[in-house]
Formats: sequence, C-alpha cells, structure tokens
Amino acid sequence: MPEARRHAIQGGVPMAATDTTAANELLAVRAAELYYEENKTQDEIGAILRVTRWKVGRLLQQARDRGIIRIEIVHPRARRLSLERELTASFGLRDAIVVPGPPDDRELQARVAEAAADFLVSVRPIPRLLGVSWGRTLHQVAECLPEGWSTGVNVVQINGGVSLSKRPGTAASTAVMIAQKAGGEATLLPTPAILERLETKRAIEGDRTVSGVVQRARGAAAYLYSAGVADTSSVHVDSGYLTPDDMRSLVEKGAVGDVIGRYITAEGTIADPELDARTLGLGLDELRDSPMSILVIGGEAKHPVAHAIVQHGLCSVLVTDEHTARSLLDAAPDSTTSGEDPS
Amino acid sequence: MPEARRHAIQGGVPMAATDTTAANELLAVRAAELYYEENKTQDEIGAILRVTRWKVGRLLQQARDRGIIRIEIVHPRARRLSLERELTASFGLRDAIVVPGPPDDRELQARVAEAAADFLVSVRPIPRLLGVSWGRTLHQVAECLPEGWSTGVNVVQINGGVSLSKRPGTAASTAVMIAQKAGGEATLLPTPAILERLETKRAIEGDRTVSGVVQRARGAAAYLYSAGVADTSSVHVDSGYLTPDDMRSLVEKGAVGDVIGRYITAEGTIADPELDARTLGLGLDELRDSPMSILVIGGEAKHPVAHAIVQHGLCSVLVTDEHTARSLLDAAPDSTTSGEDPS
DNA sequence: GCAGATCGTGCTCAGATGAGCAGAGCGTGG
DNA sequence: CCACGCTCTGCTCATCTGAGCACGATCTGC
Repeated sequence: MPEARRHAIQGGVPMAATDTTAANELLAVRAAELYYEENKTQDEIGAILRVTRWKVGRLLQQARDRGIIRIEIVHPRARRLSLERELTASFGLRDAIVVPGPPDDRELQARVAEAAADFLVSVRPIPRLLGVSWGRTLHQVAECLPEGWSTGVNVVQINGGVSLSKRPGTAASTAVMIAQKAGGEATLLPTPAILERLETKRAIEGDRTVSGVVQRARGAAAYLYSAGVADTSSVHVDSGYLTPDDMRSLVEKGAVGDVIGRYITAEGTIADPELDARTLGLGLDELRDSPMSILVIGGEAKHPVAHAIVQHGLCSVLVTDEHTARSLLDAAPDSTTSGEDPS
Repeated sequence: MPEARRHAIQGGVPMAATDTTAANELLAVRAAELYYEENKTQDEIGAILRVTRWKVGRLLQQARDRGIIRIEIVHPRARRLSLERELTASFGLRDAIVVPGPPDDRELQARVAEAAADFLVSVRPIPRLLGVSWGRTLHQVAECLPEGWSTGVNVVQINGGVSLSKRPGTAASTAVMIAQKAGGEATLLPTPAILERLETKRAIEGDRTVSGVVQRARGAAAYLYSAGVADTSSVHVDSGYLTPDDMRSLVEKGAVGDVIGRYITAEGTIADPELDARTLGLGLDELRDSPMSILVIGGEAKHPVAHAIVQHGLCSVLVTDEHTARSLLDAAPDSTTSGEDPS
C-alpha cells in the first residue's frame, strides 16, 4: 500500500535522516547484545526487534565496523596479527611476531622471549645451523625452548662473549642450552666481545680455532639475536668490556645501542669505527645478507635501537611487543595505510 | 599400528595429559586470532593449524567458554543483559535494566536516566495513568524522554513536593514534562512533602482536591520513582523539610534513605513512624502492591537504600548501573548461580 | 517537475557453522 | 587379559549467515 505509506511520511516529522541513524545505532547495540551476549540467532533477534533477519545481519556488520563491538583475545600467548602484517608490509620483513604488551616490563620480556621460542620451533625449513648472540633476552629464549624442540640443530656463537667479571659463562650457556635442547652441538666463540687493542683482536682472529668458528658462523642458515641499549647500564659496561666513559663517548657519537656487540647510530651506521674494529665476531653486513636474521627485542628503552635495526634491514624477522611495533610503524616511511583492508 | 604407539607412550614422558591441554589452549588462541581478527573461516584455519575444521570449531568454543575471547559492547547505551537476568531471577522482579557503569558519577546518572526513559517508552501495555515521584534523577528521566514518547499518558504525582526554599517547582515540572511529552495531562500534588505537625498533615489530607489526587494516584497503572540517601545532603534537608538534626536522628534510627519521601531502614521498615505519619503521599504498601513500580537508581552512595528497596519487594522493575546490580546480587539471599546457563 | 544517482530493503542461494552420532584410542578394574 | 567407561575424533545433516541482486524510495541537479 504505497498510498498510505506516502501519506504517513508526508504527515510525519521531516527530521528523518538523523533520527533513523540514531535509531539504527541503538538497534545495532541491542542486536549486538542479543547476538553476542545472549547467543540468539539473527532470526530470533529479528523477531524481538521487529526487523528482518537481513537487517539484523547488517546492523551487526555496522556495529562491528563502527567499533561498537570490541573483540579481544586475552591470553599471555596471544598475538597481534594485524600489527604483524603491517610490520612485514612496511619494512619488507620476512615475518613478524607481535605479542600484547603488559605494563610490567619483566612480564613483557618473558612474553617476547616465549614468542621467539615458539617462532624458532616452527621455522621451516629447519635451520641446520643456527647462529646465536647472547644476553639476558637470548638466555630467556633459550630457557623457553622445550626439550627436543627440534632434531639435530647445531648452534654457533656469532659474537664474542667471555665475561670479564660477573656471571661467567652466560654467553656460552645460552648457545649450549639451545643446542642441547635440540639434540645438536654448540660451537662457542670463547673470546672477549671487545678487545682493548686492535693488535690483540687481530691476533685472536688469526687463531685457527677462532677463525674457524667465525667461518662456521658465516654459514649459518639463520641468526638469532637481540640488541642492547647504549647507556651505562649496558652489559658491556657491566662485564668490563667498556668503561662508563667509553659509553658516554659512544652516545656522543650517536650510538643508540648494540647489535651483536657492534654499536650503531639511529642511521644504522657504525657509531665508532675504531671501536668496531676491535669488536670480535660477525659483521652487520653478514647479518643483513643472511637468509634469516631473527631480532628479539622488547620494551620502551629499546625503541631507538629497534628503529635503527628494523629501518636499515638488519633483521628479516622481528619478534617484539605491541608498543614497540606501534612505535616502529609510527616512524615508518611509507606506511600509507597499506594492508588495512583485511576483509 | 597400536604396538608402536603403545611403545612410544611407555617409553615417552608420562606428562601427556597436561601437555595436550596446554597445546590445545595455544591452538585455541591461534584459532581465535585467525577467526576473530583475521576473519578467516574455520576451514581455512584448519588448513593453517593442521587440524580438521570441526576441531577448530571446538577450539573456538573452548576459547569462548574459558574466557580467552572477550567480547564487549562499548556504547553509552549498551546494557548488561546477563545481570538483568540474574536480578530478575534473584529478586523476582518483573524486569531489570542494567547499564554499564562508567567511573564518572555524573555520566552514570545520565545513562541510568536514559535507560529508564527507554524502558518507559517501551512498556507494554502502555500505562494510561503513571504515578511519578520527583527529584534530580526523575527530572533527568523526564528530560530524556523524546517528544511524543507515547500518546495520551496521564501523569499523577505520588508524593508531595512543593519546595520550601530553592528551585521551586522542580517537582511539578518533572510530572508536567513527562505528561506533556506524551500528550497527556499532569495531576500535581501541590503540598509539602513532610509537614511539621501531624494536624496540619491531616488537615491538608482532608482537603477535597488533595485527597482526590492521592486517590487518583492509587489507581495508577505504574509508578516511576527514585530514592534518596539518608544524609545531610539530602534534598529534604536542602528543601527545608528536615533539619540536619532531624536527619542525624533518622540515621541513628537506622534510616538508609527515602522512598517517595518515606525514610526506611535496611530492613525495609519505616525508620521513624512519627515522622512518617507527617509525610504526605502514597504509602509503601501501595508501591509494593502496585501492578508495576519502577525504581530508577544508580551510584555507589545509593547502594544501601537500593538494597533495602529491592530486597523487600518495593519495586517490580529496577533500572540501575552494573556496580549497583553486582552489589545487590552479592548480597542476594539464594542466588545459587541460578540463571547461569544461557546456552 | 523529471531523469539519474544513491540508498536502504527484502530476497535467493551458496558457503559456513554447530548439534548430534558412531567409532577409535586409552585408562581402569575385575 | 578383557570388558567397560571415558574422551576425543571425524562425520552427516540441518540450520545459520553473508554476498550479491533487483526493486522501490528518496535526493539532486537540470
């Protein structure tokens, strides 16, 4: 009966546009409640709200689009797939793992490490030889790996790490633990990370066993490493490789942090070439050109060094927390909302 | 080959149970991410996680049951249907409306009022005569009602409310606004809420017009009212009906708040019979026995009086916020998780 | 006042999903 | 050693749901 209809409309209030929009929003809320909280079918909801079931479907669609319905996965091992997608797209990464960021920094490190371990377990093809760095983060990753996480993965240390002062052997134990849990062998690099004199470094490097280890490291199918912050609380200062003054000097030269022992600037360049020459182990280019280099990094303090590494292609896989991920994306060069349409 | 299987199990680690549970949980998290964040079908997820699509469905079910997936409807007009169900079940209410509780008290009052207005609009059958109380909350409800919210609903005031000091006429304006917006007429009760002397009250009550109004109020199809807290910031003190000393005395006698001008204790009884005798308007029994009495109440401060009203059957419909609702349910007598299985 | 653009609606139909069922693996107790 | 119960699995089938389409209503510019 189009006659009656037209009549009613002409006689009614002419504020239709805004009115119906608001009414629809309220309807959408009611529909969402009945659908998501009461587990009713769209058909039932249609009967309750006096609309067709197709309209209910559209209302729910609107509610999702407009963010009225928020779906969250609350679990320590949850991930942020959308951020991962954006990261891989923005920085041309091979893969990215992003975990939700709890406020507590300790908890955050643990989750990132766990995620890194999960990733390592699932890497295909299995890297027969894995190059690893060392440090607190890497050690946590090693601990998270389950016994027998792989079969016959050999591990090689990619930078020196015989601690001069406290906690001797952490560097070695990390590599050994990863290898042992996969039933493989660990090849250690039993030298200091940074030598005091260039000549000493050259001499050690010339040693048959040491050069053999480095040579072996160059052939690794994947590298696993973290990064340190350039400040006086760094492990390099703690371990006695660098004095607090050295560190201050590095910061003055623009260093933001270290990657496998080498201090870099925000531009991704070596902060102090002279110091770098005295640093033993793999070079940055080898990391960059490797088939797979996995950076494990999390926490506010490490944002600057994470930026430097990711923006300059030093890693091909990134394991991090969501705050770091967002920070990276905010600074991304050409993230013109690419990868924004997941429908 | 059951032989080989059994062998493997006997030889392996006997922590099978925990292991698979944990693995399933992780799988459930991954499935949830792909389903809810990536909009993949259960079939696609099955292909990715190497399980059948039926298992994916079960994993998602588990994830929902275990609370891994949290679905929230974020909207000022959202409601808490599960709490509503629990309230109606626990207290034998005819209906309950629960809105989410924002931290801001002002905002909360606004939402409760809006919800009350929404409810009033949708009440069926339409009450041809509506008895209303007055106060800040009720005034807000009146303002929230849309113009033409109903057709020909008449309104009658159920308790006295001529203010002695500031803001004269708020009581009247509430009733008038509700009636006017529904195209009906308002019948006012132009008397003080509480009289100083019993004789005066009797005299006013004996007046033909006043008794007529009260008589009319008794026939209302529904009552709409709020409640006040028993403290010196009460409107009764503000308006001069009670002195701060009166109020202190009331509190000593166990008063938690007032319902249509009558102060009650936590046990639902009249706190001070002498004072009550001087209070003009409908009695509590008439509220209790009415076909529908709608209580609109929200906010931390009003929890005690809300408890008293709801637990002693003074309202049949409750409009409130979720904190108040939870508070009521926590104190509920026999809420043996009834109404907990909405599947 | 009218043709074209735009929007919202109700529908068809195929694809996605959940309930229910039979069978296999696994532990338990006779 | 086997019968029994329990749990988990994969399946069938009915139901639910979203994409796409045609239609009518409204809005816009000429």
